[in-house]
Amino acid sequence: MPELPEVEVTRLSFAERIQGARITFLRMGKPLRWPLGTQATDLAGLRVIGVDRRGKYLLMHLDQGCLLWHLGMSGSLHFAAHQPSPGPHDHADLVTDRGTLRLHDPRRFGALVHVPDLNDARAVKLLGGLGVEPLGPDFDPQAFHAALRLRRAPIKQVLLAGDIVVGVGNIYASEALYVAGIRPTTPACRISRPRALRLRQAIVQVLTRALEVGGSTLRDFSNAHGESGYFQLEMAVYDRAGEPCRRCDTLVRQIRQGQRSTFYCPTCQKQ
DNA sequence: AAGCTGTCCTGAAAGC
DNA sequence: TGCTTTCAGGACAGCT
Repeated sequence: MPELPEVEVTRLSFAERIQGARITFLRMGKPLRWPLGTQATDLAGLRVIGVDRRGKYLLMHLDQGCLLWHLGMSGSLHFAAHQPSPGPHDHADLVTDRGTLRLHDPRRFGALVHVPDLNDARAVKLLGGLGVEPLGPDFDPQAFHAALRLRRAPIKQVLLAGDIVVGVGNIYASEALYVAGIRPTTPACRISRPRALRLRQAIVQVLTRALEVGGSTLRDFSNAHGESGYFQLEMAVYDRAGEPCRRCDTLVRQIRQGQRSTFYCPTCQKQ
């Protein structure tokens, strides 16, 4: 499940190699979450300026417009000089003079969208409501606490919503709340300032660590070289229901919040 | 405005 | 053994 670390690991694994490449053509497979928004043939001849990331989106700047890549929950990108013929879940091949970037996405929650620029209505709809980058300079502790105070929903769901801080998905939300010692059901507005600061620090710590070890490979995530991540080996609570907490041996509990699984330690995490 | 729920998709695992 | 059901989740649309 690609969250911020997995998307960033993916970006780092091919961004430099594709920078400056000229697009030969784009082949699209089955429909993804949203239509491309442009004729695929219109991309031929364009040049890749660079690849940035915003939340869980990769922004591939071209000399005309921008390609937005999203990995959904089962997507991965692979970049190679030559790709084998596409399988049933290979839904996009961006063929360039430096190699082919392939989007593999069995569940097709992912997307590839071309916009003329980032002020385009479609780009604004996708990116405009995103919160701050947790690993950037704008993840301010006081502002984070102030934003949480306006929300009555459980903290776990507020983190997932992505409009305060981006990139924290289901795995890292549970993990960060564990590190911060906060119960996922706690209303965001009831988190004191010191605890909000601890949570901010926990989010940074967990995402940074996940990034260092190449992200989490739960089912089949891998970077553009095809390499797995290893954060799943360090997870404290996610997917560990019924197993002992690594700190206190209390059994990890699993609950449902907004049709999503949440994991926490009832002893280490206080309301 | 904030916060619910439904929806999309397919493979793996569980249930019968 | 083989079928059917359930579950996993990112993020939008549409509603209250």
